[in-house]
Amino acid sequence: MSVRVRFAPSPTGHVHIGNIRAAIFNWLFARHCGGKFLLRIEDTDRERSTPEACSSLMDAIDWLGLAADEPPLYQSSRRDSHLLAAEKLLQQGQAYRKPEAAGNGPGAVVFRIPYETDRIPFIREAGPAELNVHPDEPVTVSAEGITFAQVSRKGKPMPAGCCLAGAKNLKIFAADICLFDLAEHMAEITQGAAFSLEKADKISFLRREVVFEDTVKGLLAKPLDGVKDLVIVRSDGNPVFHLANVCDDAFQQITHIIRGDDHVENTFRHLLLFNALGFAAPVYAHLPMIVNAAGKPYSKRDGDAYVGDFRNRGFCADALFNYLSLLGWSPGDDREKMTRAEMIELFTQERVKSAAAQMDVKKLTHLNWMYLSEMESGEFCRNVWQALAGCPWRPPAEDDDYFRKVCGLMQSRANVFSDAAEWLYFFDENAPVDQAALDKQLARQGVKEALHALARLLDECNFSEEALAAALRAAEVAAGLGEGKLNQPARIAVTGTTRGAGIYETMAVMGRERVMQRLRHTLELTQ
RNA sequence: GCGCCCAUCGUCUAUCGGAUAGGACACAAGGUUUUCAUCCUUGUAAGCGGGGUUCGACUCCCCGUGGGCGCGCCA
Repeated sequence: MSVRVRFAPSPTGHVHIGNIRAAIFNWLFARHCGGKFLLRIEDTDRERSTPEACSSLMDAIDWLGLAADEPPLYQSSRRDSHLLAAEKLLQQGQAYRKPEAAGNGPGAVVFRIPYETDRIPFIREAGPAELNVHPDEPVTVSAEGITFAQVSRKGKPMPAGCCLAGAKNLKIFAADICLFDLAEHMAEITQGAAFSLEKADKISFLRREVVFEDTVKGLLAKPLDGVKDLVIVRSDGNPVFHLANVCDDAFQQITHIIRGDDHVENTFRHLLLFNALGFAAPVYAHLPMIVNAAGKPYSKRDGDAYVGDFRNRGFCADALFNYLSLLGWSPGDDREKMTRAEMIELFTQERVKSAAAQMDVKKLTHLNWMYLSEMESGEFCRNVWQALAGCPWRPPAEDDDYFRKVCGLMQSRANVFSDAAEWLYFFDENAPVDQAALDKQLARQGVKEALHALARLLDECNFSEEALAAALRAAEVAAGLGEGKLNQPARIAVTGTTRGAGIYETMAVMGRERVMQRLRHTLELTQ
């Protein structure tokens, strides 16, 4: 069977890097196996799902090049099918209706964790179990499960309970006298009878557990006495996530579910749902979380954890993709910067780690710098132009020859596209000046004279790099300065900053008019 | 409270019982350079603690500790 995986976000708010990393891993796995990568929009939460969130989600997916192999499936369009599945479970006795508290209207539909598990291969017996219960609270037993109170460390009753299946062969004791034996009352309970036992102090049962092999976390087990029956259709008639999720994974014929490990606990119940619905269960792989610089999980409140933010901050999609792929995964050798083809070839779920990874923006920035410096110059220009959209100033035009030259000169120095905001001096004669640095340079013996001499020499200069260098040398000689001593003063006088590309190249790119204007302006102000 | 999961330099990671625990980012020092960036050298820096198993443990097991997740008619 060919591999089919999916990314199934819910369109509430912006897409989080943790989510998109899950998408990346799914995508890589699908490509690695020659399988299909699908997209499913889980928009069943009508109150929180918005069209804006949907389009921002699509933007992020497009931007990162995570194209799906089939049209996206909107979960809300499958509502009837979900309800049909619930109806089927109801008819088969694998689900029941919870009575509505107010007594009006049909109650929520609840999936019953199956009591008979002989035919369910992923459930195994884990041996007999005993639990002390608090005698002040009754132990109740019905087809909907059992409830009781555990004894806290301080001797207080703590409410607890589980599905009926969690307590196979349940016996309830008071002072070692058996008050109730589930085996004797099974028929009545199936008919709807409920029991309440007072003053019990101990229960015993056969513990069973759900077991599955997670591709990244290994063998995972969960005792059924830690599981409750789960609502699959709300009393308002809407299907719940668990039902919709399982139905749609079956509908889309998903073979592998790769998702965040916050879903591990759901998996035990989803496995049961797949089984009850008659579907083969997919293979599961749970990805470790990505945490923020404080080592805490990213919450919706972390303003810098959205995919769009990284784009706005000037990161390129390939660099972010590459960086995110390295969070919780590595190819096994020392490779870090990889092409997509390499990542696809090397990606296996077995190499995914199971410990949480912390996001390091500095390392991302470094990777981004590498991507930017290797980028085709036209593409670099286009991106810089876009990054400048939010800037108060803009170069004349994206395809402007001068703008392209500036980009070419500065490309290797850019960490992120938005670093271009500091290139203002190329475009605006009134760009800000680092006054302290300027004063410091001009205070040096002979510098002012040299700059005046330079201004005169530049009148005769053809503005090639060689000629500019020669002019600077000549001005130094005329003012009695050592070789190279005029470079920094000239840079500040012309660009207003102490840093940038080589000053000869910079002046050559800027050209006579801009350089002379800026230089004369500086000299006038410092008479 | 109960259940499940996780644990190597500050950070991301390599190591699938066997040599001085390797790489990258960051940081520090030095060199190159026309400032900055680059580039080159070098350096600081790690197996959470305690028990086992073993000739040998970062690696396997147990107990602690710390962290995360889950325990909804949210997804």
